[in-house]
Amino acid sequence: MLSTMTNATSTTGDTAGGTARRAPETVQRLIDAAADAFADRGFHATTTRDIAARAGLSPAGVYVHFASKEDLLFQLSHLGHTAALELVQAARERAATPRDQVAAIVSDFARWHAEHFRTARIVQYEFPHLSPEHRDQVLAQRKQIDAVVRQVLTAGVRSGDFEVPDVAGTTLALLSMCIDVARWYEPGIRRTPEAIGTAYGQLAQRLVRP
Amino acid sequence: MLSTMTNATSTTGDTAGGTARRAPETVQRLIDAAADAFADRGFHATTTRDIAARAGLSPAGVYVHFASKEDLLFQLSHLGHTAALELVQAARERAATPRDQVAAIVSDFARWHAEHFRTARIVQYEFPHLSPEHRDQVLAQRKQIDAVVRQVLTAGVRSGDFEVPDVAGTTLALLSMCIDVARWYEPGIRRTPEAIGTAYGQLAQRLVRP
DNA sequence: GTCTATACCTTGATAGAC
DNA sequence: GTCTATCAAGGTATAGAC
Repeated sequence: MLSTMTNATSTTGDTAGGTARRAPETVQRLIDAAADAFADRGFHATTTRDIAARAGLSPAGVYVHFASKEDLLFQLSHLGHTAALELVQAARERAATPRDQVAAIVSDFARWHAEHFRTARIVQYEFPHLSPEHRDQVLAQRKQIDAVVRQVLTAGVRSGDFEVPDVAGTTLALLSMCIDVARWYEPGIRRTPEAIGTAYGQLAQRLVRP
Repeated sequence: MLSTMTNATSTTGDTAGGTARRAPETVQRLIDAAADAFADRGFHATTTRDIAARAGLSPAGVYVHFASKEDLLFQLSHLGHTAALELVQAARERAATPRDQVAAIVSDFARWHAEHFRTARIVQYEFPHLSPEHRDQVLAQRKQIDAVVRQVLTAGVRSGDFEVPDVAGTTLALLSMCIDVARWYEPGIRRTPEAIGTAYGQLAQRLVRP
């Protein structure tokens, strides 16, 4: 099992200009290899030799496609954050009421952290190892995710559907619950990603009900 | 600011045998230095040279007191897990009813993850980098922490104080909320550790109420 | 675009003087 | 118990042939 990217195929297909482009297979193999390695052992414990070997390349092969090990981490982190952000936005749009929106967002977000726990670990835990410039770029995406949840809670409080003493704090707590799933989840445990999502969505509703 | 160990002084003073022993100052400096470094940059990104320098020693000085870098991590991890376990046990004993116990445990546990966020980061996130033997040893402590929360939830459900659809899952979610504090907390943010504890204790009560 | 070979550096850990 | 000096291994990244 290699790919953990929800939107890994988004770079495949026609661009706006009409030029047919696709992510070369080797690049995809490197991305998958790095995702596995970083998620397994962490950024600093992973060697470029290890990544190259997992991708079936020589140690030098990495640098044809990526400028550095950190560049590889950034691409991974950026793709992962994009997937996570699109996920919560889609969940919000799928539901009509704040009550359903909170359940949908938390459910999908928690499920994603289990289903794509490799990408999620990189997104949540390797983030500090990015270069300052790359970290800033990704931080903007993180703030957008936070904003989606906060807006839904605020809307629910306004409409009277929710009773939330501290919107910012509760936003943080809800995200924390989901994020931490990436830490403890591993394939083969009793709970399926779907069951985790359902359970966490219900917990979220219990947390905000008046 | 160096020490992040709640029970850092527990090795100071008389042992059961009556022999007066104290942790040598140099050992304490090394422990503090390693705690800072590991929490800041992670186990693998930290060099033994860095630890030695922070403790005011030469690179070789570390190995007089610790067998290896991993040994240092283990001592830190073990001390931290002991502190965390004692904390939740004390919180449970301090309160009388399941309702108060849940609030006390979650409040203290969350607060600890903020106040001692360096130790907490090592406890929660560097844990996978221990050797298999050391990991097993610490895993036993982790299970005890989980058991305390689970027992309180079970008691509350029995007594009718709580309504919890899934005790194991809710235990996990409550711990997750607290653990994740160590990831995002940093000194100087608006929320104080105490305020975080209070808020999380209330969230926990909201989560389990019928 | 991939390889082999390698430069150059840092790492964890040890030897042995003091 | 601390130091200086050093080792062997392994790290990221590059050069240049194919």
